[in-house]
Amino acid sequence: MFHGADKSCKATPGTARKSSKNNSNEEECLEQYSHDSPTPLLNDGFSWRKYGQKKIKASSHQRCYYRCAYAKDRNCNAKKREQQIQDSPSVYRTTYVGKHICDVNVFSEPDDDIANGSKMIRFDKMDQAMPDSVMPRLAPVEQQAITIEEDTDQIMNLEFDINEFLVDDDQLWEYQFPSFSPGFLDDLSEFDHNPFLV
DNA sequence: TTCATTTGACCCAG
DNA sequence: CTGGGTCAAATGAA
Repeated sequence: MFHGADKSCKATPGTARKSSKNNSNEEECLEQYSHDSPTPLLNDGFSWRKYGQKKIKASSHQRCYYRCAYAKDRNCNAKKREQQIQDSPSVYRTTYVGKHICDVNVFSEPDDDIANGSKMIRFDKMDQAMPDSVMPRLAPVEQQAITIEEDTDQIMNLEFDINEFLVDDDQLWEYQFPSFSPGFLDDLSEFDHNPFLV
């Protein structure tokens, strides 16, 4: 009830500061997923780059804004906000916004980094066209989907509600990048449904 | 040196 | 106007 994953579909606020006449609110649907943990998610399997830090009025703590480290190279729109929402038992809420499209490219086409002459592959449109086929799409060539299907099965059956933070705080994208995070397959807390559903 | 983080300014939506 | 999100120059670290 608290760390509920809420999806919001709104216009692209990314570089909308230049264009004030941006009315296309159906262009991009950015999903947000909040995840609380006793400690800030230092490394959730991705490389983040901090690009901002603001003090939220509603809270006494500051909110840090991260972006995918490869956002520039791979046009990855994945972002995450991190803010401490509680003090006594330190609770950090990490909100993920957008999806990672860079890591997939890294696996499938590592040489693309060299030939960065122009954008040859555009995954932007695939984002919204991928309602629930995110997982299978992560299998580039030799992906072993054994862990995936197993996790999916657990997600369907196990509907335990974990309200404690005593579990690993970085099991968010375990099914997204199984081979990327070896120690992630510990537990599924809240994503009983596909979070990438739009 | 390069690169990532810091920090205030800037911008936009409500 | 206020609050929240991003940019970008300055700073620090490797």
